[in-house]
Amino acid sequence: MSRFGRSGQPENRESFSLLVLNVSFRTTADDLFPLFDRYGKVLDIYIPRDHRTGDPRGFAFVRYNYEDEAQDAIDGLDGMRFDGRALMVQFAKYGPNAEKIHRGRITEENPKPRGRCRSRSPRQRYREDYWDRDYRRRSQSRSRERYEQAGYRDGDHRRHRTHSISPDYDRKRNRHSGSPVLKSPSHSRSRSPRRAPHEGIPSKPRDGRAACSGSP
DNA sequence: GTTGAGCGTT
Repeated sequence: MSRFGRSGQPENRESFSLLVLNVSFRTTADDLFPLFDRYGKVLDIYIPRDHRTGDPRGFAFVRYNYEDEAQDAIDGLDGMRFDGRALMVQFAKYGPNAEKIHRGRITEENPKPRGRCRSRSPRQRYREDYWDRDYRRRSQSRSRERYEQAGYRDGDHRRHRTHSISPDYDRKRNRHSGSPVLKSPSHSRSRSPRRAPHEGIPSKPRDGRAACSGSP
């Protein structure tokens, strides 16, 4: 119990790390410092970032010198709204399970995944939405007719659209027709009204989610 | 442009 919340180097340092979740993506360590510094002396604040994009992952680590300060910070900052989001402050843990920390060493008895998907890419939902809308749209052959009427023909339709058709055009159509206008999604819609169940359309997000679970 | 369960580096 006493070891709970210990830092990664309990033998050398008796510092306590706090894990701050629900941190805004724009929040930086400098912004969190004054908040946590009020409850105690903050040794250091670290915010993991993505190695690829460099964007913050949405959580931060705050190190205190004493557990009392850390606990106080949790009691005071946990649930507090910061940048429009409620901060979740709790003791940080090293490795898959801090409880398995043995004399500063982490013993892994359960190498199996945590059952969570490490990829924080809800952006796929956008694509999913696109698919959904596109799929439904393609179900209706009317869309194809509109393409021909608008002058969509060969693969040049994109260039054509960029030069000839202006957003105002779509807007007008949208307002007139009342149906959502066809913007320009990443995947160029083929002239074939039928969807191609092969390449071009990856498996449904369902599979992706199942893969995330790892265990059926 | 966006996103949101979670656990980390110099």
